[in-house]
Amino acid sequence: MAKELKELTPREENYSQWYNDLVIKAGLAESSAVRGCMVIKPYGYAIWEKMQRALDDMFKATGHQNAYFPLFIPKSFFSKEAHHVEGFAKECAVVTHYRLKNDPEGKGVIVDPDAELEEELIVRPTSETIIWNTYKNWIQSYRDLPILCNQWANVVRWEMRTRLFLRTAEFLWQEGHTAHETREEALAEARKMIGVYANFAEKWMSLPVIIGHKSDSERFAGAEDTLTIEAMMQDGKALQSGTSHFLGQNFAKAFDVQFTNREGRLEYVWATSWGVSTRLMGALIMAHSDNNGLVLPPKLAPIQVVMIPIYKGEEELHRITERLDRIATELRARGLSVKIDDRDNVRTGFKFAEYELKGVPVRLAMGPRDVANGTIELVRRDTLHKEVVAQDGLVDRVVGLMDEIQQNIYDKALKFRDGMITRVDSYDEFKRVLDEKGGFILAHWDGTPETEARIKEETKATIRCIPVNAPEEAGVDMLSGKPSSRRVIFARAY
RNA sequence: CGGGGUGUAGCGCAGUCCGGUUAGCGCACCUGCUUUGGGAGCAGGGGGUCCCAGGUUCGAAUCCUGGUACCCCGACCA
Repeated sequence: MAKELKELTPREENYSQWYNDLVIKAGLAESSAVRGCMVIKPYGYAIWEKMQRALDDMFKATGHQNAYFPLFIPKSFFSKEAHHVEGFAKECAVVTHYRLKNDPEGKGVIVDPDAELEEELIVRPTSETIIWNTYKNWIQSYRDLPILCNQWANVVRWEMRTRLFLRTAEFLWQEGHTAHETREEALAEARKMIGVYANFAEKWMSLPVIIGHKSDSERFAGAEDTLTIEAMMQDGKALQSGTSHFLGQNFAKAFDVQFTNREGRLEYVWATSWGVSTRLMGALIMAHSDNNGLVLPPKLAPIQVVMIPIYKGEEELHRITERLDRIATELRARGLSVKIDDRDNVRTGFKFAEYELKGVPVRLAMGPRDVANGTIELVRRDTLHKEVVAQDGLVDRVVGLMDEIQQNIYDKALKFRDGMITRVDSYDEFKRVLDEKGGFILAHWDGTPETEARIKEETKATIRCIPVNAPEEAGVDMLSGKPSSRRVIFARAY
């Protein structure tokens, strides 16, 4: 039966398998011939494009411009910032040759040993180095600042183990790289952009996030401060969904980027970088989906309304699609993307299940009964609530539903997330909550990397962030007993 | 790189222990008829270097040797 193919692995039994199944069966992505790499299929890419467009508009609205920098980075650039190279060295793809030739022994092609590059090229795992090498030439004076660039690109990090969207060897992202006159301005930029991400997550993805600082050990390699948005998945694990880094003068010093300031003195430039990736797709899937498949927030759904005619014979199909076309035209005029699915090689029930799997927010079905009664069947994906409504006033109703569903998905995710936040005061309780419930755990931490490492070692939980809005609260570290002034968020994470 | 596992049709698998007809099943695909308001039914059909190389044998998907690819669990990580 077709049913067995589409049926998902039960979410409760094996969340990872369910996730993987869902990504593939909903037609979002699949693994490729290249180990650790992913093919993003048209439906998945359509969602990513919507994300891109929304983010791009936000970047433009905050004064940023798009640019593009090379995929290849000379190896020497990498060694200029000590922490940076240390952070990325273990996962870089390296280009050593520039030519192939026919195998003299006749076994296909081989790398031409005479075509070895004098200096190896690194396939970018992130672009700070190549960009700062470029910015050096752009910046002479404070009048050249700020530089506010973003690039949409692919990057490669040669990870040992990969998972569709969440961690792939190659992934798509945007990376913003800004250069500023003052420390304060750069800090403000880093804060502004994490705010943009949080706003995008909440308003577009219906995904509540916690904004906070990374601990020293989790900070981006080469940054002075890393701001993060942390989201909660339905299996109780956290997902880092975006980061914004205050880079201080580290890269300016590494690439010798100085400018003449307003006082006429030479000074190193202050920097930020920030990025979100196709990992957001994973967040979207794991935050909202249910046992029937994806649940897409209307703002990111490639198809917002699907219409399904239920008919016998050509003549009836014509009568029904004529009405559906009229409604579709009106909906499109109100800015919605509408698909009429009149395929006759699959049955109605199959279509219902398929669009649920794909997460289409609203489904409208019209059959002969509806034609006779002037009604239509309306089903919303988030609640699966089904009702037969009058065709009059339908368009307003559906348009209104878009906002309603967007909000409802957010409310549901927020309620779940808040229910997954637990305050604990002892290490035993910490371990118990971690094993039995998961989620975010608010606990006191003495601020030392030693305690953090020990907790990670013993429980696999890491400090997701020190929330920016964490209230001052006197307490003691649950492990060391040393004093702490605020709670931080621990979780097991993807 | 350590520890497990698997390579048989597009996908998912059985057959391998104990060698023996023309290698089988489900889904998908093609044709026809009947169906069509929640994942259609029946009938017929097409599709295979059984991961690769060598060996043992009258005979190998099955046994032996070597290789290789992928998956899962760890270490690493957005």
